[in-house]
Amino acid sequence: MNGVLSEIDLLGLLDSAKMRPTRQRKALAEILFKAGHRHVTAEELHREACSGGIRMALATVYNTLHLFTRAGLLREVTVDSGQRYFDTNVSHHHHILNEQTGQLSDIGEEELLISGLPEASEGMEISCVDVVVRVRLADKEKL
Amino acid sequence: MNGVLSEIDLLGLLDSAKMRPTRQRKALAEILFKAGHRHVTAEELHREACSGGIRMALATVYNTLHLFTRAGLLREVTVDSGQRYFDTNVSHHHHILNEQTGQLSDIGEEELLISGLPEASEGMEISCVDVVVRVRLADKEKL
DNA sequence: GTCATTGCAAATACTTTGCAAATCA
DNA sequence: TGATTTGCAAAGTATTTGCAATGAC
Repeated sequence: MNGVLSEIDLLGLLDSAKMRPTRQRKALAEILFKAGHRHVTAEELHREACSGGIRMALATVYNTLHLFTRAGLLREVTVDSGQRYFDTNVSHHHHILNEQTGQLSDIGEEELLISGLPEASEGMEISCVDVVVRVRLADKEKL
Repeated sequence: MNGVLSEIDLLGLLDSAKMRPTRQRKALAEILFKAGHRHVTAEELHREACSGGIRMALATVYNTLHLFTRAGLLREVTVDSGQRYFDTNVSHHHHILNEQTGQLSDIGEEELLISGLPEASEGMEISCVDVVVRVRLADKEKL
């Protein structure tokens, strides 16, 4: 299930980002971009790589995530003051966060309409508008 | 400028939160609640306290911020994966973040209208919807 | 062979915990 | 005085940096 084509895709991806195709980068790119869109923390990604038998320092995962982000292959999502999340969906969109599990999912930008946004003040511009919908298990026992 | 009344206010505030009025707490409460609404990080608050001549460990600032938050006197705002911000405005509202300076300001909840929010999935409920408008200095040199 | 680039140990930044000391009834 | 609570040193997480080793050309 990872034939020649996928290998080429990954190489193309790294090449387009002007990054040398090291063993570690190929492994991380494969985990990140092989399936559909994903949201990961460095820790999760590192664990997955290790499970897959790829030995790598956690710092390398961080460095690679930042490089991918700078290259436009990932986008950082701010939903938690304790941990950085990276999203393989780099188009602008919003998020739903499960407060209990930390699980993130996407809301397409076009689904939400936000009106009443203030003008950016003199000399400033809006760089983006992020919406986070926090959800949790409903109180079962509501009388 | 900090007469008897303000002292009483602070004591009342701490008392209503069921917290003993220690020297450190009074000092922090004074910094936080004396003027209008504020957004602070633990680090900033600690620096201010020190400047004001109140010696205190940074950990005490964190503990106090959490106690105030649990008591409903503060609200935590998530806009940065690296640092926790606390807001003395505890009503529900949104934020503008200056990406360059880290400065936060408020947008009243009633100013924004958000339509198209998804239903919470089965058994889940929406706990809150947070909007962050990120702004930065406009590119001067746009041709 | 050269030299930009990588990968990771060590350092840093931020936050929380555990417990001795202080405080109140 | 004894139970409770406090304040902070030390520990714990999350992330970044600096540089020896590597690998592309």
